[in-house]
Amino acid sequence: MTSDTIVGMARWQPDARGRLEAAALELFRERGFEQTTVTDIAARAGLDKRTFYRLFGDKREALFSGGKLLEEVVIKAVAETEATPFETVIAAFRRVADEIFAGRLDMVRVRQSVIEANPELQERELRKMGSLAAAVAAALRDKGVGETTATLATESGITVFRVAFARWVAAGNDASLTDLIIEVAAELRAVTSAPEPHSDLGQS
Amino acid sequence: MTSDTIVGMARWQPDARGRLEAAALELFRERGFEQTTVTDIAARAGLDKRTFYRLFGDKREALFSGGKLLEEVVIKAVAETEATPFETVIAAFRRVADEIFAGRLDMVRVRQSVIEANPELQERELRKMGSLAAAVAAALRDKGVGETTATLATESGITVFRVAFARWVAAGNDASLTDLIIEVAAELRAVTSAPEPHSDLGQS
DNA sequence: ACGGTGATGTCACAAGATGACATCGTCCTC
DNA sequence: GAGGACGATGTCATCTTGTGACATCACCGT
Repeated sequence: MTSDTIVGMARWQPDARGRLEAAALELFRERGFEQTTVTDIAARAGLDKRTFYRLFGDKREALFSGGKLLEEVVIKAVAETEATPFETVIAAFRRVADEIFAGRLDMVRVRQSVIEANPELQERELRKMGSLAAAVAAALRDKGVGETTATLATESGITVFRVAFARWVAAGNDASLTDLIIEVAAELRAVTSAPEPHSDLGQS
Repeated sequence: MTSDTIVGMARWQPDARGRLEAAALELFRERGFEQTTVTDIAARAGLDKRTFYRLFGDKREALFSGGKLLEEVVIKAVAETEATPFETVIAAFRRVADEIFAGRLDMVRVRQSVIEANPELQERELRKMGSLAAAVAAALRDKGVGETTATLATESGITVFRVAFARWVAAGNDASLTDLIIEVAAELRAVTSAPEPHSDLGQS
């Protein structure tokens, strides 16, 4: 411990990773994803193209670094919660809402607008969701939940989260993400409940 | 209409598109997706790389051309079915099962094994599912179903289809896809039904 | 100082993807 | 049935993505 910095991290440029992420987000917003070259991103961050590829798998990945943390939080929450499989997943996502997204609406909106403008980025987002789903389902199985039930509870829970998230991000909304998740979960239960003759309970 | 052929299609080589798809599937199976170059595919089909790109958006797309037909069938089925939103979606996918997938288990298995071996292809599959979901939800809204309900019914329906499909493709299974969809739908209802006995709904 | 270590820069290159332009069958018209 | 329009295809050039190989350079402990 000679004195100052924690070894093993940034050396020349402080927080190369963070700078690249910031540069990427900026450029994607300014010119769009396709019009931004990896070399551009690296240049704005004062680094080389090659360094970018050492830190990120590909160009899109610069926007999806938070996914790892999110997955960790969800998995932990699933492991610690005692309830119905579906309820467990919902509870886990509520924890994510509180611990990760609370108070970051503005940042989330910017990110989301960039993603929505590019099919390639949407594709990557879907993939992240997919791997998240796999991880959650695995966590449920570790608790003794059956294969199919684990998958169905997970997918349903993610659907709820997705819809609640979209509603949260939408303009003119002051409800918290946590509360929205509860609301949407209730709606999902209504939608999938018993076949019903044909009463057509007018949704709108 | 001078006489024989339907104009506007293949000229030099008959059914260039189909030949490229076949060549792509073959090569992906033989050497894998990454190890196959677009030039290889075109060569095996007796065409040029540039022609491939005129017919398909990118390399992956050669495997996902059936998606369009599938979407059409689902949309039509949704429009023609009278039932609960969720039931409607389930019915629509059952029709897809009968009209498109019935009797093609072997082909589906080959395709699926190729996709499962490659993250990039999985990504594309997810995207196809996403656009399918959007189309189904839109079809539901056209029938007067509310925004949220439409989305939840659609996503739930797709989840059911996905699980049933996976079960169908899995080895050692002789049940029809249609029947599997019904089974899984029932399981989903069970999983998402009421919060259960000992009230632990205190999370807020 | 000195060498080791790890992060970064430089160079080279295969493959993906696309625009511009040349070709060449096929069909239409006279 | 010759000639031109048209559309599908081939050719060429170019940019970008992504990666391997190797040189550098700062920082570390000794």
